Amino acid sequence: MPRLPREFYVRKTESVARDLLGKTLCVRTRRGVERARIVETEAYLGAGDRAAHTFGGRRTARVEAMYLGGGHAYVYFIYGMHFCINLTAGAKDSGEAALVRAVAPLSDPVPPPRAKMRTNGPGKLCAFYGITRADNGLDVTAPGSRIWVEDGALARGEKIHRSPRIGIDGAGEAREHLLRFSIEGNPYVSGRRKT
DNA sequence: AGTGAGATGGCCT
DNA sequence: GGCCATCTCACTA
Repeated sequence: MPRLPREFYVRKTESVARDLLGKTLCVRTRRGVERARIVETEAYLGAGDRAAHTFGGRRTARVEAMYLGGGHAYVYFIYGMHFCINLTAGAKDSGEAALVRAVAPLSDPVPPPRAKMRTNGPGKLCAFYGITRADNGLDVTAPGSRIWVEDGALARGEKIHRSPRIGIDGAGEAREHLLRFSIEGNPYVSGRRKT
């Protein structure tokens, strides 16, 4: 399965975040290529979005990868111990990206009842796949890159759920925007409530 | 089921 | 110095 091309990412960021649901996140690790189905994302819309790291056009070394244009990894370090991965979207210099919040490992599509979830949150999935700041700025459409996305679709009956983004209480009115996308009822969606 | 706090470090003012 | 696009565990009830 070929990696998704640049054109997939150079579109309206809201659409990219939504369309990433059901696609396959691929990471090359020591053990080989690990694949997982994306089940939850959030869109961050650049200079006009109070919740975005690029709000107001802020352009610092940390955030620079968000301006690379669609199809790059933006990995940031948060709370002193977690990494989170975004896939940039839209045009170069737009400062927009889709945060990958949760994935379902394809080797283990249905979680055993007692299995501990390791990929149902942005910090957790990065730890599980060994994604760190070393991956920041990576072109995920480039042949041979360590991280990429392959095509995939929603299954029959699966629906997309829209809700407010998580963990952005300081973002004023942007807090209410429905920019979080998840596959309704999927057990790997982050948080305690799956419905 | 819901709430609260601690861990822990880089970034920005 | 204060703030974080988080996670886990302890505590209430």
